[in-house]
This record gives sequence, structure tokens and C-alpha cells, in this order.
Amino acid sequence: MKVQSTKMKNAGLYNGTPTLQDVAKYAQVSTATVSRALSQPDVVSKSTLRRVNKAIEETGYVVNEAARSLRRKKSGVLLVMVPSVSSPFFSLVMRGLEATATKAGYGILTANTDDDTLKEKRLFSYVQQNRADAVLILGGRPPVKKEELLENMPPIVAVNERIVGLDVPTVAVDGYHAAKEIVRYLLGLGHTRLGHISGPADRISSAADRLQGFHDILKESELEPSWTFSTEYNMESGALAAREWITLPERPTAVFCSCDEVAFGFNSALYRNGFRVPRDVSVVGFDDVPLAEFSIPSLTTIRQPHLEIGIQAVRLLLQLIQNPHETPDLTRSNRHPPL
Amino acid sequence: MKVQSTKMKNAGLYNGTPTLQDVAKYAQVSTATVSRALSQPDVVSKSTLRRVNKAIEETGYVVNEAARSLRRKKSGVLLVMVPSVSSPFFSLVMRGLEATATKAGYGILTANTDDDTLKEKRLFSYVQQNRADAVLILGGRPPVKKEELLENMPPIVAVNERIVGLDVPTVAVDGYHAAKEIVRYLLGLGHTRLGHISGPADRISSAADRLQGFHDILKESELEPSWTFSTEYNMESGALAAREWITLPERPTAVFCSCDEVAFGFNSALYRNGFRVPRDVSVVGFDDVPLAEFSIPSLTTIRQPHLEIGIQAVRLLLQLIQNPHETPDLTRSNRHPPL
DNA sequence: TACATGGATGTAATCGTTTACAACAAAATG
DNA sequence: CATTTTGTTGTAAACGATTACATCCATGTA
Repeated sequence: MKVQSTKMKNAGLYNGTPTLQDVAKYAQVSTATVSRALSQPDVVSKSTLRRVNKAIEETGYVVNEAARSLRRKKSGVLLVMVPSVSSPFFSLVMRGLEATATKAGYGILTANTDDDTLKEKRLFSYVQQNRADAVLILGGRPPVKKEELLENMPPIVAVNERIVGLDVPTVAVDGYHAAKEIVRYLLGLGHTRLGHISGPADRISSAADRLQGFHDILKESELEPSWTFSTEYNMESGALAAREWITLPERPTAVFCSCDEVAFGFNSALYRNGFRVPRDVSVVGFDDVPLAEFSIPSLTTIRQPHLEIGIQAVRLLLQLIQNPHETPDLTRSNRHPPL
Repeated sequence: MKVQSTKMKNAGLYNGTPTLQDVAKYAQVSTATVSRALSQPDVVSKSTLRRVNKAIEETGYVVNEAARSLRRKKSGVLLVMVPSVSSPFFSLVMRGLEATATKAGYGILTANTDDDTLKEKRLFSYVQQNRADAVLILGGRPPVKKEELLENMPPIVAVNERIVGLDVPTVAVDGYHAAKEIVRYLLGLGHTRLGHISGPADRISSAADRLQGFHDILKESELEPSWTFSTEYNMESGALAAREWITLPERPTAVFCSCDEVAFGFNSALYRNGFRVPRDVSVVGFDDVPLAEFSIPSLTTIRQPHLEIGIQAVRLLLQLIQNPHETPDLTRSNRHPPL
């Protein structure tokens, strides 16, 4: 006969949820032993371990993380600060983050910053509050001022953007060379009048990198940029850029958009004004969000390994948690171009 | 002369981060008083309150949430279970969730379920572990079996989908009537051969509702459905449906897609096969994700108030936390059609 | 004056773990 | 055989907040 549901087993034995004490009593050992059986099973004798595990099973015991956190001074939670969780790109990165963190036994506390520095600061206090052990900062943020956040910083990893004024490890793809590569592709198609719709290069390192890559590859080909337009990473901005493109006396025949969303917005506004891609202009994006494959017209873009970025970021952060003062291995980081 | 940075002020006074005890010592009151000053300032005298607040300021004290959680048996965290955080629709809802929760002093612990029941079960233990106080379940999930999760359930709110077998309040728009409305729009355009690409109606209530709405409005108009195709909520599925549509002997002249992503995939595959929308077929979506406005061709769709859904879901959940056994107000819930 | 009332505060137990230290037995060493 | 070492377990003090209860003092009331 099979055992009954866990819920039934301890009926009448304990009142509330069973604690470690209850398990200890049940297994006839001390709480210390139970705790050890949980955290360092190797120091507990085989037979006791068996007894304890049985007791845990029978009582339906689950560790109380609040108590554990208090005692260990570790919460087992990573704070993720992201400008907007609904960004197609960041939400993909977050899948990688979440999967890796969960696998390592960490929870993910998600917080939208909406690019609000004040909010960010308040969020940092989560760490002091012992709600989170470390911080992942996704995406752009205004430069950190010297007088803020200097002392007693928790482990931090920046994702996709370097943070100006804050010397933390960064996980990102090499946007500079990627930009060169995709522009080289356009050159290969025979284009000579090239435009670029850049992200906020004054604020965000990825935008600056891509812009720089654009300029440098043109210089190498002894060409001048035909047009640049600086804006935000979203569709509205792409549409805005399109309206300017239309008015240009000598329109670039190819446009490199700083991200896929900008490209979608650009294409959309062109289309609604009677222009056709690629008949009237070639457009390339950056990121390779899932929609790129299905968009009309289909978008040539450069792949960012979203999941992989998330995975590496968490790995790095966990390493940093274990070893706060060791300079971490920055294999996948982007340290190339200056902002 | 202005005060110096918080970090400097307590230099030499305390070793680690200041605790409530330190504040008490500094203000020359008991810890009980400090605690009260924090949680119920009205029972503390004006003058003491001032002293305590000053002490908090001077010492740079921040409450330790781990200790508070342990004592209060409340974590101040909501667990959000979502099939995929990178879904355009859910990630929008999550913004609403996050904003509302943060405003109420709650953190959001995000967890991808990947539609994996096992994972979901494991996640539920977060509540027993005192890591989260309540649970938001976004999006579909397999029906809950009777023998699971019956006793001692934490407050739960389902978002966008009713959960079969689990009687929890649900926040969702009325998909049944919305579906009728948008199909009525197609009828108004003069279409008589209507198709529907439905979501997984056997598993997910929103898909079932929309499907039912589709059928009922046709019946009311004394029409037969020309074509239905059942699939998942994503672009690949839309493309798949398109391939079937193409082979149909009598193609429907209008297709109602169960969500915008499906519509994008459908349009994309049609386009790549030489068909044009709306020349060859009218297509409508559901959700109104941001891209709908910018897609080519632009997509007619029905708006789901993403943010609002998130906001209401958290409000409801907080209400449930305060009053676990009161039947909550289900004003915005969708109770209409059976699954 | 004597006593009840209420406001403000302090004392100390408690939440459920972890872990330094002590204790002890068995095994290894001289 | 005495002594150290090793392995296993228990005792009890933290971790940092909250809160029931007691205490004290200033009022109000008879």
C-alpha cells in the first residue's frame, strides 16, 4: 500500500508548519544535526542522515528562508534592475538570467527602473535590507556620480551596457565590431550613401559602440556618413527617423538601425508613406529579436545571443558573490571601445 | 554647512551596518520604541519620534527585511509565475504588476514556468519557505489535479486565464464578448467566409473564450465557420496556419487570429508566398501589443488593457492577503463563458 | 485625597535557523 | 597502555526585528 499524501502524514502531530525543531524531535537528534544534514550532509553519519531525511519526508518540512537569511546574512535572491521588462530584447535576456539563477537556487527579484535614477537608488536599498545579495543592471542608465554608492557596494554585474563612472564587470556582445560587420554587409551590396539611426549614444554604451563602429567602417572604406539620426531604442523613434529620411535631399540608400525595434518603426513609417523596402532603401537592424524573422519585409539583422548573455551574466555574478574581491574573468565582456 | 554623506556620519560609531539596537542606543530609547516609531508612529510621542527619526538618519539605519520577515511571518514579496517572461503580452502585464506591487511596498519574484507543471509545483514551495506571501499565475497552465495543493493554499490570483480545477479569483478581460465584437467588425466589412486561428482552447481559458465567441457570433448571423485551426499563441503557429490556409479549396476571406503574434506569423507566411493582406484576405488580431501599430500591413486588433490588468491583479491579491477568507470583489473578472 | 484611566515607554520572549564550541567515543599513534 | 586524532553529535548563543505584557507617570474623576 502506497503512502498517503504528505499532507495527511503529520496530521495531529504538529500544529503549524513543521520547523527544524520538529524534525529534530521526530528524528531524535539535535537541531544542529538536522541543519547539518541539510547543508553539509557529508559531516553527518550515514545512519543519522537516513533518519533525518525520513523525518523530513514524514513531517513535510520545508526550510524557512526568512530564518535562514537572517542567520546566514544571505537572501538567495538576485535583484534585476531593468529599464523596462517589456522590452523585447531585455525580456529575452531575462529568460537566460532566470533560468540560470533558478538552477543555482537563486530567486530573481525584478524591478523596473523606467530609467529613473531615484527609483534605482531606492532599489539598491533592497540589498541593505537583506532582500537581495547582488544586483544585475540591464540596459542603460545615467552615469553614476562619484559621491553615490561608493562604499560597501554589493556585487554588481552590468548587462549589455557599461555603466559610466562605475567600475563593474559587464556582459555584452562586442557592438563595435558587430556594427562594422553589418555595415560591411551593406557596403558589399554596393551601397555608398549609408545612414545610421543611432541609439542614445551619449547615455548608453551599446549605442555609442554601434555608432563608433558605423563611423569607423565608413572611414576605412573612405566614405562619409550620408546621414545620422540619434534617438531612443524604440519603434516610435524609428518612425520619427523615417520622417526625416523622407525629407532628405540625397537620401541614403541603406540605413543601419541601432536595434530591431527602431528598424520596425522606420520601415513602418516608410511603408505608410508609400516607400518600399528594399526597393527604395535597404534597412538592417540589430539584436535579432524573434519578430525579425517574421516581419514584413523580413529584416536583416545581427544576432545577439540573448539567452547566453543572461546566462553568462548570472554566472559572473554568482562568482562575484562567492569571491567579492577577486577580479572576475571577463572573457565575454566588452571592453573594446571607449564610450 | 550641509551635512556630510550618510556614509561618513556614523564613522567609528558602529562596525557593521547599523541595527535597530544601534538606533535605540543612539536615540536613548528601547528597541521597542524604535520599532514602533517605524511601524506605528502614531503611538509614539512627538518628541521621541523626532529623536528616533534623527537617530535613524544619523546612523543610516535600514530595516533588515530578513529579520522582519522571520518575526512577522510575511516576506513582502509576491511570486509571479509566467510561462514566458519574453511574451510581448505578459511582459506588458508585468509592468503593471511590478509598478503596483512596488508602490505597495512589495517586491516581485519572477519565475518562468515554461508551461512545466513540475517547475510550478517547486515554485509554490517559495511560499512555504516564507520567500513569498502570495502568488500570481499569469497565463495558461494545465488543469490542477484535485489531490494537489488543496490544503493551506496561499492567496492566489490568476491573470488572463482561469485555472481549471482551482477556484481562485481571475483578472482578465472578457474574451468572449471581445471576440464577438471583432468578428462583428469583419462581418460589417461584408465577409461571409470567416476563419479563426484559435489558441490551445483545450488548455487555456482565454483561447476557449475567443473560440466560443467566434462560433456564437457566426451562429447569431446564421453563418457557418469557414475554417478553424487550433494552435499555440506564437508566431510560428501563425505561419503554420497560413500554410494550411493556402491549401484550402475555398479560402476564408477574413481570418480572426487568437492573438497578435499569431496574426504576425500568419501575415508573414502569406506574404512570403505571394499573398497580400488585405488584398487576398482580411486579418485581425487580439491583444494590441505595441507592434500592432507599426506592423506591415498594420494590424486591426482588439485592445487588452495590459497595464490595467496587472494593476487590478495586484490590487486583488493584496486585498486577499489582508483578508484571506473574504470573497473578493470580482468586478473585472471574467466569469462569463464556461471552459 | 484616593483611585481609575490612558498614554508612552521599557523588558524580555519569540520567530526558525546556523554555527562556534564542547563533549564524547572510537580509532590511530607512540 | 597512555595519548592524540578523528568523526559525530549536542548545547546554546547568535542573527535583528516585533510585540505581549508590565511599568510608570500624568490626568481626570468622585
